Amino acid sequence: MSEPVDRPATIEDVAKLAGVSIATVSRALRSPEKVAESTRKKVTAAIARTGYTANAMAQNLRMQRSQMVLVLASSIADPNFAGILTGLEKAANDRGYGVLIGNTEGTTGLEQNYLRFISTGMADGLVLLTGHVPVAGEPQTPLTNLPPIVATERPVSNTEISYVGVDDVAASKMATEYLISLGHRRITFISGGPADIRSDLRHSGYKQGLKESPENLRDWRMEGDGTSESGRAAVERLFIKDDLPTAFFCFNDNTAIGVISALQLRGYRVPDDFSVLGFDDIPFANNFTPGLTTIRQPRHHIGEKAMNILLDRLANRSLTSQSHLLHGDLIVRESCAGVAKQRR
Amino acid sequence: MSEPVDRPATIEDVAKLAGVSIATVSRALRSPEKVAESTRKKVTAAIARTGYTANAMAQNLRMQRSQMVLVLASSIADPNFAGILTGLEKAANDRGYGVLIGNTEGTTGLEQNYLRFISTGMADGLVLLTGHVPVAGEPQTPLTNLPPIVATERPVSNTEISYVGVDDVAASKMATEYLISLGHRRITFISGGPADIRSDLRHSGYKQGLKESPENLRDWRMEGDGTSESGRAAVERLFIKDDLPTAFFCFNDNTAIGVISALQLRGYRVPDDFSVLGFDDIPFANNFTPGLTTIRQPRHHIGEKAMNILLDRLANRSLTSQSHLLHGDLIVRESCAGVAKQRR
DNA sequence: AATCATGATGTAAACGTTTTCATGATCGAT
DNA sequence: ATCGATCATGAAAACGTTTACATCATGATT
Repeated sequence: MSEPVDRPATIEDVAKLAGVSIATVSRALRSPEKVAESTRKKVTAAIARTGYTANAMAQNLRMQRSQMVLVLASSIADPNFAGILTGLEKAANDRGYGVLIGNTEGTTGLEQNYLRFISTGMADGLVLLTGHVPVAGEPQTPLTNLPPIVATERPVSNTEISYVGVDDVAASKMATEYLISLGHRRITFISGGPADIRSDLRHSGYKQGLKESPENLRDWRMEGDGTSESGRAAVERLFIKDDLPTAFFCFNDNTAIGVISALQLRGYRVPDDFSVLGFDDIPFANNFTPGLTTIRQPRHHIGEKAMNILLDRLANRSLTSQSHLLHGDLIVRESCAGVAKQRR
Repeated sequence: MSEPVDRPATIEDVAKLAGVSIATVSRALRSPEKVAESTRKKVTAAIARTGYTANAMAQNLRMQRSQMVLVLASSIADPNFAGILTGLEKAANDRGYGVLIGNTEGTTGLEQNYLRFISTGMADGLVLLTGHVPVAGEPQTPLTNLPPIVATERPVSNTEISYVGVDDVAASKMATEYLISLGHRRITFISGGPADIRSDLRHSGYKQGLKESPENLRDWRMEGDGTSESGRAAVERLFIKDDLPTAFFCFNDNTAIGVISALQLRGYRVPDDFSVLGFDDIPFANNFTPGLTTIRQPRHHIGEKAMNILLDRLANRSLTSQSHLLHGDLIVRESCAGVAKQRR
C-alpha cells in the first residue's frame, strides 16, 4: 500500500504510477475539466495509492506567492488581541491562507526583523496591529517595497492603508451621552496615553458628547496610559484636591477596573457613589464586580473583515484601499447609575 | 540607486553586477570564509546596490525545510494562550523560525485542515496546545507522518512527545497544604471537566495534600468545567444542602472567580467567610477584588522552553523526547485566610 | 624544473511544481 | 477524401536557490 516510506511522494511518482506525464497530474489537480474522465480516474487512484500531497514550497516558488499573511502586533498580551486574531485566523483559513504572527513589543528592532518575512517572499500581505506603518530601514519611500496592508485595532496615519475598527469617536460620544442622560454633569475622561491615537479619538468623541448637551459641560481630561495602574493613579491624583467628578469615562476597561478598585479601596461604592464606564468589553468585564458598563468591540468581526479586505486586495491588486468603521454597542451592566446623593 | 523596481532582485542580478557567478554570490552569503576577501567585497557592494534579499521559497525548496513551526491551539481565547504564545514566538524568532498559528476550536475538522501545513511541507514542526495528538485521517500509525512535536499547556497521553508545563500534581499538593496550614479542614476541589487531563492531575495533587495531613481529611470533589459559570454553579449546588466547606481549591482562576462572585452575591465575604484558591495566575487575578491567591504558571518560560526543545529536535533529528515539569509558585494575595468564625 | 596541494571560482544539477507550446488524435463539415 | 476545429496529452522551460564536482591558478616541495 505505502511505497518505501522514507521520502514523501512527488508528482513524478504519481505520474509514473498512473502512466501519464507530470503535466497531466498537475492539470488533473488544478483544472480537472481539462483532463479526460478516464485519465483523471487513473490519476486520482495513483494519488490515493502514493499518499501524494503537493509540495507547497515548489508550488509557491513557481507561482510567486506564499499564501501566507504576516500579522504584526505590538503586544500579544493585549486583551483585544486574542479576539481579533481569532477573527483574522478564521477568515484566512477559510480562504486557504496561513497566519504568521510577529510580536514586536513596540520595538522597531523586532519589527524590522519580522519584515524579513515580507522581503523574502514568505508572506504576501501584512496586517498591522501596531498603530503605525513599519519604516523600511532604507531611506526609500516605505510603501513601495511593502505588500498590501490592512490595519486593525489601532488606526495608522497613512490613508493609503485600509483600516478596520470600531468608530471610536461615535462610540465615545454615545457613551458620554449615556452618562449625561443618567444625570451626570461632572464627567472625567481618563486618557490612554499620548502615543495612542485611539485615546485622542475617544477624547474627541467625549468632547462632542459634552458639547451637544444643553448645559455647558466641562472637558475634564486626566492622563492615563491604558493600564489599570494608571486608572488607580488618576483617582489618587483626583482625591488630592476635593474637586470630584460623579462619573468616569475611561479610555479602556483596564483603566476602568483600576479606577473602580481605587474607589472601592477608599470605601466608596460603584455605582452608588461614582459611575464608571469603560471601553472594549474585554472578556473579563462581565466577571468583574460590579459588572462593567462599557463599549463592546466586535473583535471577532473586526478581525474577519480586516482579513477579508486584505485577501481581496491580494487577489486583485488593483483594488483601492477601503476603511470600515464599525459600530460599537453600549453594553449596560452595573457600573453606571443615576447620579445620586453624592456622599463627601 | 534602485534598479527598475518592478521585479525584486535575484541572485543572478547580483552576480551579473559583481561580475561573478551565482554560486559565488551564494557562497559569499552562506559561507563567506570560502570566498576571497576581494570578491566578497564586490558581492556585498552589488547586494547593497540591488537591494537583494534571498527568496525564501527557493531556499526552502532547495533545502527541504520551511523554517516554520505550526502552533495548534484549541482556543486562542484561553487566558493562558497569549503568555505561552509570547514565549513560543520569542524563542522561535530568536532562532530564525516563524510561527504559524492554527485555531482548532476543539474540532477535528479544523485540526485536519491545519495539518495541511505539515503535509505540504509549509511547517517543519508542531506545537500542540490541544491536549491530544492529531489523528492523521488515514488508518496509518499516526506518528509516522507527523514531524517533531512538542506539547504544552495541556499534556498529551503519548509519551513519545515532549511535554513542557507546570507540575500540576506538585503545585496542587502545595496549594492544598497551604490551605490546611491556614487551619482549613473542609476543602472542596472544583474540577475542570472530564475532558481535561489537567483536572485529574490537580485533583490527585489535592488528594495527596489531604492524605499527608495528620488528620483524615475528606476528598470533596465537585464537578466544574473550567468556566466561571461552572464555579458559580458549583457554589449554588453546595448551598442546597447546608454541608459547607471552609475553603475552595479551584481547577483554575476562572472557576475561582465564579466561586467568589457567587459567594459575594449570597452576602458572604472572601476571605473572611470562605477562602478560595485558584490556579494559573491569569493576568486578571491581580485586578480582582479580593486579589486572587493562586498558583502561577510561568507561561512565558513554558513557551520558550517548549519551542527550544522543538527546535533542538528539528536541528538534530536523533534527539530523544524530553519533558519538563516546571515549578508553579504559590502567589499569596487576599482570597485565602485562616479559618474563622464560620458565619451560617 | 616537474609535481602536488591548496584555494578560489565556475558549471550544472537538483529541489517539485505550473504552464506555454507543440503534437497528435478524433470528428464533423465540406 | 480533405480540411479545419477541437480536444487530450506530453516535452520542456521557468521559478530562485544551494552545492557537488570540475577547472584552473598559485605557490610550495622535491
